[in-house]
Amino acid sequence: MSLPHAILTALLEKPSSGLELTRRFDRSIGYFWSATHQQIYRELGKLEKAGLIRALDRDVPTRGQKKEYEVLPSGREELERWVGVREDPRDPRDPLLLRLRATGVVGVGGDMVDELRRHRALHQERLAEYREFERRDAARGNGTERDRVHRLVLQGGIDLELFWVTWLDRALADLEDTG
Amino acid sequence: MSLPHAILTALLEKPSSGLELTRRFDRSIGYFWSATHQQIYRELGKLEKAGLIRALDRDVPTRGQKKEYEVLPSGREELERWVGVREDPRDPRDPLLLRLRATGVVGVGGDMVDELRRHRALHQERLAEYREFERRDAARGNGTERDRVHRLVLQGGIDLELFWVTWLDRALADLEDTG
DNA sequence: GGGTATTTTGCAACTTGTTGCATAATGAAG
DNA sequence: CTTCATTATGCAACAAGTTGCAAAATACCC
Repeated sequence: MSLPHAILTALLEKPSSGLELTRRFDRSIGYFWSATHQQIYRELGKLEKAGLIRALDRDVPTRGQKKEYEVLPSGREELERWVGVREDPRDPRDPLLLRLRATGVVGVGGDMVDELRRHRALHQERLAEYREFERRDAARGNGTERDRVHRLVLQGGIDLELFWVTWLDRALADLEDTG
Repeated sequence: MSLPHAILTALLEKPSSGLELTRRFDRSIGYFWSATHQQIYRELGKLEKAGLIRALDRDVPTRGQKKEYEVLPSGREELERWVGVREDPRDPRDPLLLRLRATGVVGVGGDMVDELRRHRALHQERLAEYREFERRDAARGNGTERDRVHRLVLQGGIDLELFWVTWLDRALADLEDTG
């Protein structure tokens, strides 16, 4: 039940159409919680029907027409309720760890070492990207609570990528040693 | 498409019934990829129909009767194929990061600080649990490739929990400072 | 102004994951 | 020998996420 709330957050930050939301997801919230445009349109429909958001420019019910949404008071209340909810952390659900574990029974091919190297490179790239965001954020203001929270979340992303790079280095050193 | 392969891995390590698998998931693979018993039974059915596993003790088609499964050669081949697949890392999909971000628009209540503290405690517990596994593994053998790979995966779990504890400390320090 | 590409919204079908409940065997208690 | 908890398997309905495609508006090109 996180996607609708991610959308409410994004719409509160700035009212948008479905496609705009999709694009914004691709370069911010989506780093932590990705969503396809179909998911987003479906959720927008549900949120509108539930009276949590509404379309500006009413009377544009047709396809192909841009439709901007804004959050209604009840939507904001729902978001406030949601941030107060207690929810335990979930499993990481990362297929790479599973695949590595599977090599315990079918053997570590050179393929897996290549794959770990490839992942290392991807995480390194993502890390560089985050650091670029960080650099830009530092230049801009940092007074508001919103800025501070964004910086914390970004820091989380950075630390997470650092975890991956470090662990993958360890794993590669181990596997290349005797594998 | 990871659950069936997680099941194949577990069954190769040791043939089991559905319920045994569920229990084994709860205390090993499930830390990284959890699954309910219903998911597992459904997948076992599919895997059997696809000819990748088979039930020992044939002729026990009734409910309430224990049914043990083992992996067939084609199942092993499928698992070998899968470990060789290239698959990019996915987003972390952690609701806590989203909820924290949402506080950027609806405000950080003391509730969120409590929630971060609670998560910190949970990750700390999980970390202690992993370290206990590590201690036990170190005592046992460590020669086989399987042991080494298991140790790497466990190390990943430990490092991941360390990331959380460290990041949560940072976030708490920041929020308690001025929040 | 007719064709072609782009933007924007959306449907339908499928897979994966969750929740609640039903059913059968088994063993222990009284 | 019946009742009750436990073990074990499973169905059904739903929610969330994915994939492929369709269709309406708009803009641009010749």
